[in-house]
Amino acid sequence: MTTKQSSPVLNERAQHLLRVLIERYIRDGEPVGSRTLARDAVMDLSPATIRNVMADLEDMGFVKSPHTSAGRMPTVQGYRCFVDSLLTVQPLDGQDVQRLRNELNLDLEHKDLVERTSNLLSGITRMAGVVMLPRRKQASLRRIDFLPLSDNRVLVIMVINEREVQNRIIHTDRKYSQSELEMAANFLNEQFSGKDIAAVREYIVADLQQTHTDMNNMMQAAIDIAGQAFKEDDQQEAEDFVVAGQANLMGFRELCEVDKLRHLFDAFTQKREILGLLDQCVNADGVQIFIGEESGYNVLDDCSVVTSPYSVDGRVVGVLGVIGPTRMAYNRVISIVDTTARLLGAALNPRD
Amino acid sequence: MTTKQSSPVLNERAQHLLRVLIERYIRDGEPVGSRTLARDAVMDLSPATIRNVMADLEDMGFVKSPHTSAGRMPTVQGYRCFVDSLLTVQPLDGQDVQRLRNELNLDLEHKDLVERTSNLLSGITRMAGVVMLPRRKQASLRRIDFLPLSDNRVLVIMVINEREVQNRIIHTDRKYSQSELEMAANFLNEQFSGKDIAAVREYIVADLQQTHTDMNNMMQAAIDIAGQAFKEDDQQEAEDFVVAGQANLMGFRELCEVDKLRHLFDAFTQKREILGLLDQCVNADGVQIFIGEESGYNVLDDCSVVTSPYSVDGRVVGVLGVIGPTRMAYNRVISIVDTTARLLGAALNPRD
DNA sequence: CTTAGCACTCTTGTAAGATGAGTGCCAATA
DNA sequence: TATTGGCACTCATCTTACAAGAGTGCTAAG
Repeated sequence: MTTKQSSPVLNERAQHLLRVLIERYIRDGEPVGSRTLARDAVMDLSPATIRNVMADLEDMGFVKSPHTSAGRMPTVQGYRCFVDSLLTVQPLDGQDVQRLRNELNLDLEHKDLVERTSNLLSGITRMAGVVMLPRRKQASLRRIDFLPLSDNRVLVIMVINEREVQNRIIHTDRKYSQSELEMAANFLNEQFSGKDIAAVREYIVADLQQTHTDMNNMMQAAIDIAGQAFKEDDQQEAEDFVVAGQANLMGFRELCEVDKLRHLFDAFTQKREILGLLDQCVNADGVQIFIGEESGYNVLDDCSVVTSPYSVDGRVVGVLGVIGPTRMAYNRVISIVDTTARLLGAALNPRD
Repeated sequence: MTTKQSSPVLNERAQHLLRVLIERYIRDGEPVGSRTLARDAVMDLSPATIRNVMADLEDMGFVKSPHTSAGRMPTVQGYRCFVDSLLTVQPLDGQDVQRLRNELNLDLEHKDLVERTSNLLSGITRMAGVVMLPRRKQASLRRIDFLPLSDNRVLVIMVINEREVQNRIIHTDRKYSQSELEMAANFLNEQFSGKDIAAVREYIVADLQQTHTDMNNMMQAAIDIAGQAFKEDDQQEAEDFVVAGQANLMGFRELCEVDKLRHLFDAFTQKREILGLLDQCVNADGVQIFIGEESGYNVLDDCSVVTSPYSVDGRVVGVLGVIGPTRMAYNRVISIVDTTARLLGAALNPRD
């Protein structure tokens, strides 16, 4: 028995070799053999020596071969080590930063901004981009308006938190005239403008339950309608997140089996699993990386996911990220995700 | 030489065989041989006879074999003939109709309705659904509102044609107060409510160009802001159409080559070609079918597209359809597309 | 006009070698 | 003791060969 420690501690040389191996594997996606590695790592070692090191790395679980006489490729643990300590994050290409800046600096509604961000992520990385819709924990009512339609229906328009407009059609139990609705809106605006939506809803629900004898007709009408308008406001929360560039994933050898792809794409449409993963990242500090099975979702077994929360006013409101093959250029992707998260946060900032 | 006519006129028997062949091919997607066909067509003919007929059909271009000793499969021309004259359209399954009715009968904004329709199409057919956004040729302004934001920015909310809400942020050259904006909105609403948007825009542009000395301040402000608000209103037209269920296409053997799929998916994201095709269908009378290369777009070479325009108030406002492999169950799909088009039209109807 | 029969073609599947890349291990070396 | 060259071995991949099966085309007979 040698003095080699059984705990996976790598000496300098092994680390360097692991790093070169992974970089090479990321580049061309084929198991790399000892001869190639000897050439790539400029350490002036013979293939045989490399082979010895590789045997050790394999023992420790950092690399594996698909079969006895192929080169080595990184395991999940190998990638993990690489990402955690071997990686030198590449600063973002100036051109890309510019592009991000430009495209995220437009005045757009949240939904549009999110869509654009997702597109940018996928465009720059050539993989799939995902962006959670910003959840607005603190949503203050800026203004509410009513418009009568036919058949006792009313169009409700609510402006929330500046810039975010939400509208829905509600059914009322009787017909309201234009002026009646206007007065109701005025009342609500005076009463609740600037207030938190949750608080408003609470107040209204409470009011609906008591017999409000102490109100005049107008106020009563306003509350009645508002009761409808604020009911299960979380409908839109179902929209959850936006994917872009899924098709890019078809370009990768390792994901090419139609069956895998199909499952992956199904996951994108069903959204449940992806959303679960994103939710986990809300509380992370910065960029977070899930490699292969680490995500815990089978569909993503051959994928890695790089995410980052983004925040408005120092408060995390969502998560964005990139999904691609395990063999992705982490050094680039990390900074792309990071920067994008910052810029999206800034773009969402109310500014007033 | 026989008396066989050279123009592709099929006798009853040939027609029947072609039909059975295609139905069979649609069912299991494999070239069908003479033996199978003899069994399937209940005409009590020997395989040898069938072979003779097949030879004729092949001469006339209705069927082909992938190689000498495989069965026959339909050509584009074969499908065309099938669709045009051999097909018995299957009335829509009652359950499906119910589902369509239910899901399209909700009060939703146009965009949401279109998305839902696309999902329904893909869900019921298990192929890809596409729905063009309804173009509102005749769009009358129902109401306009302004909300001040910071930095000389103003949130504009326009309600168009009942139920359709559009909002955007504009930059103004000076700061407007809340009350100023309210007055401007009032003015515009009084002046233009119910008018056609194109007309409104025209009026405003004309007004902006003359020095409007004859206006008071308030009216002038209103026109200035409105000039911004109505500028290039067609921005949203870029949204063009909504696809759903693309992933379904991966399930079909004939589209399984990753390369084909990739191109197809790219077409869905770039949208240009698909949109071109849909545009062609706007003027069609009812359901229209493009088989394989007939569409004229290479990406769709192995696909068929079944479309139908949908209309509101007897006026065509958009097109919807289904994209799937050439080998699709036309008899089902046709009625699905047809019914969906009608129901979507009805759902979009303003009703007031 | 229809049919049976037969030769022919072409795909699919399997097995057997040949090739080449790469490893593991051992003995020699610095 | 760490490194290296050498050699046998393994395994995937490619090619070739062969057999089986499905289906056709053609011809001659009913």
